[in-house]
Amino acid sequence: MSTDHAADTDEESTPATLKGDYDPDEVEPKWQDYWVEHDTYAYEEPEMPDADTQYTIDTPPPTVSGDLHMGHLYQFTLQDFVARFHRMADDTTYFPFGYDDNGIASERLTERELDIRHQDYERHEFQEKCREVCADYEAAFTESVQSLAISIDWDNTYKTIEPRVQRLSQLSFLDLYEQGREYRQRAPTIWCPDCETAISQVEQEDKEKGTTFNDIAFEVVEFGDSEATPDDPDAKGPDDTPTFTISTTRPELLPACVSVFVHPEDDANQHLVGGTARVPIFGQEVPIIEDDRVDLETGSGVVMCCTFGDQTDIEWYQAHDLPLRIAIDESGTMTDRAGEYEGLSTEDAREEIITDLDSQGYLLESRDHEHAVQVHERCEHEVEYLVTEQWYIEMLDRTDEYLKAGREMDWYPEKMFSRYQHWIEGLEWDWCISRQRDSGIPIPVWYCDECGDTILADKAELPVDPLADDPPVETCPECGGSEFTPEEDVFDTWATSSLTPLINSGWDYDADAEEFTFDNPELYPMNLRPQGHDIISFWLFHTIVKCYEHTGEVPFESVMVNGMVLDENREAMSKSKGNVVSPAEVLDSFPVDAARYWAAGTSIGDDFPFKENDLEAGERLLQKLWNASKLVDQLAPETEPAEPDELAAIDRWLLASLDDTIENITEKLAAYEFSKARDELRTFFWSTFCDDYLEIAKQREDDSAAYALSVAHRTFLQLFAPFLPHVTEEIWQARYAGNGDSVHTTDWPETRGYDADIAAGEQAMAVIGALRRYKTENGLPLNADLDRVEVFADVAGFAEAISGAMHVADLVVRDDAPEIGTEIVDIDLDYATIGPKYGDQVGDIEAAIGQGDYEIDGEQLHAGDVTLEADAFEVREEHTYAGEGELLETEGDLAVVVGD
RNA sequence: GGGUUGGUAGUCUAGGUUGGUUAUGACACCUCCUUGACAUGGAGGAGGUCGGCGGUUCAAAUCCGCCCCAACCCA
Repeated sequence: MSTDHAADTDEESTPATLKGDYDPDEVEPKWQDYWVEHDTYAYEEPEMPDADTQYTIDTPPPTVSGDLHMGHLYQFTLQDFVARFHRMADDTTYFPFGYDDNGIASERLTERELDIRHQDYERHEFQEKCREVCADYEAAFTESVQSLAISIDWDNTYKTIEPRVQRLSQLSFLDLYEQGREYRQRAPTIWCPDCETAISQVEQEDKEKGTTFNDIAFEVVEFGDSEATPDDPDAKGPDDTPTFTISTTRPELLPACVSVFVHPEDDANQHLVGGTARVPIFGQEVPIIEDDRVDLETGSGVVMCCTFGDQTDIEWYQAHDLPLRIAIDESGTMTDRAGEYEGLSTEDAREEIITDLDSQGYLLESRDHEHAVQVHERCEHEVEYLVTEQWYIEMLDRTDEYLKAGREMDWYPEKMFSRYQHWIEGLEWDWCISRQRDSGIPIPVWYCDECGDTILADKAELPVDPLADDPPVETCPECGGSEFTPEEDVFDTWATSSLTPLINSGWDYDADAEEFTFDNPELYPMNLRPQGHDIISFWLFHTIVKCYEHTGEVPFESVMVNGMVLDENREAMSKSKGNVVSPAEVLDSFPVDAARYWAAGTSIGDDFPFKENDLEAGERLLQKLWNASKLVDQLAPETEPAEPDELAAIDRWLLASLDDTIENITEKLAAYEFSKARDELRTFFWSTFCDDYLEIAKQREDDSAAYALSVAHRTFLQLFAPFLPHVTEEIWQARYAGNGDSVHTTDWPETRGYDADIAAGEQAMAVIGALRRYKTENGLPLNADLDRVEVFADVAGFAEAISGAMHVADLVVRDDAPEIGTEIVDIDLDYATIGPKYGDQVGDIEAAIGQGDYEIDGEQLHAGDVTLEADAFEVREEHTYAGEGELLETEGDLAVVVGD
């Protein structure tokens, strides 16, 4: 996709001209290189920091896990519309870029790319390999992003694994710890046995999986109700004891079974409650307890609780103070709890246990079953719930504050706030931030071997690696012990990527002043956070939490939420469906500007289908813009003409309409309404400027027209610049930029305050429309000469415009009424007026008119029992013309007569 | 199961918060036209009653209720 243009210097590359056809293949790479080389997008650090004159964007750094996809192209392009618009409209724009390369995703990428396993390497060796693989991907990614003309300030980039960011992550940890917002706890955690690390709630996802549902007989040791007898005397175990049935998909958890639960409303099994049961094969005796969390819909209604099979097990374990029986270890292998099954994987153990249950008579039935299991989103392995020691950030106690913080931001679209709200309202766990991985940012603590006290790193020394560096103290401040154990765990990716507003604005700790500072305080809080709607719940949420806790401020003024890119049939793109479209393919056939035109067709927040139609429409717009520019250049070669003393009516009309357009486009871009801005601009340019105005202007040759043409054309290039950066730059450089200044650093157009007789202009356009229709209907070319046209309407100063554009030799504007006969064909009622006034009489009025049972008396209309005033109805008439020539009907009260 | 969003001509889409009667535009389709740049152009035309049912109202794509379908988020 991206080729090396470094060899092209300014001198060698083709200078911008307005000759021939527009060739995006040649033009686009030329300007991409130019912009990067000339630092066109550099943030101009102000001497007097002022948050009001700069626009700052906090770009979520993409995970380094592979190639650029359409989602990237789409998201980056939307961000770029905002960046380019504000770079022109405000003083300067801060548009940085980062790579998220410290997470499990990049480790997985490295393993895939090099075909290795992280377990086979020393931590530092593996980290090195990750850095190398990521560096290659990042270089390619940068080139791709530059080839999309994303106006990032390439002097302001970062990697989440770089020392500066490591320092910041560790500072963040220390700050929250000192604020009492963090704790370390041994508790059940969500665990990926494949990655061998704890993961957080948000990193797991549902996956439908085929499995078997096994009905297993549990022997009753003691009934809760001593009077009770088995309901089903045939339900007997191998030793002829009474039994009940447990249905489970995971018999390998039998050794971890600590109790059995019955629903309080489950009458059929009430006699069991309070008794005990024996777990088959493993033999442990477990209590039978009542709890309303039992799902009566599936299975037998009696469930076993194991430590731990799912989150309900954890809840029961905590609520009923149950013992802990660990049967599965950190790698997903059975422990000695599992007796003869020790050392088997959970899958193998499951198979063998089912076989043994069957041979011992405990397996009643085994049937195929589809159900949703929780898997780790990065590797798709089923998660386990293990009791491990982890670091947590406390969140549940402050959800109200975080909700309030979210409310302080402007959400585009507004409806996306509810996702944030619902996520917070449904929060059940504090945030587990420690991970047992090789390639992350180390948690900067040591533990005293003597008393277990936590020793924090010194803020001035950060970043530190406890495995390599010594703790900041010789002896433990608590107990005086001198032996320490380094923390081996690293941070969750999100613990770092939730700090991007702080990374971007240079947050740091000043050891001398003993306070946190910003290198660029004017950047924080940032103006905009662009964000996919799929990650509002974790990335955005975590960022708000972190930044809010560190600074007491909400990190963003606004959030712009984008949807997902779908295929042409509005289905999600996926490799398995084979419907993935890559940016490389698209840009092989279309200019980058055309792809940007497509992206601008989005309504922010909605999912967005790939549409080849829009790319083609975009390509045609580029050509149109180019061709119109050539014509303007012919008609108005002077690029900065002085404004004539008197502007022709038609020119004033164009510039007044342009004022309206500037105002509307500015409003819409400021509100992230890209699609509306794009379509209105395109329509005004194409229909009004090219089809109407240019056709008139090219029949004229005067200063007034030349002035209007030049001003309008210059304005169009600027208004189109955020959407179509290449073609506008090519034309701008060819025509307006004497000193090579980019169109992208010019000031956004402002309205010029032109007044025009809008009504007369519309009348004139209607006359032209009527004459075009006349020519079309009579098979005449549009430039066919007309001898004589009479216009019965007020077209003020537009007569010349009409006769010029329509090639009328003799145009007569008359203020008298034409010699016409009039016949009333219908009465149009103004319902907005008569509705509220006459209510259910409206039906009678309509009926009377329908039957012709009405009378027009001067200004009034009598229909049925009602008299309507002039403002309540309109008479539709048909005209017959008695004079010379042919009468053309047009809208309203205007008439045009074409002579022979 | 809960929540969110959407369902408008062949396809995509505007409008919907302020209910008012020829429902916007684009692509595709049909007819005609080489206009001082553009046939990747221009002029014109045909095509929908706004997911379904019911309600409120003189009047509903627009408000209310129920249902159906789809996507996403959370269980």
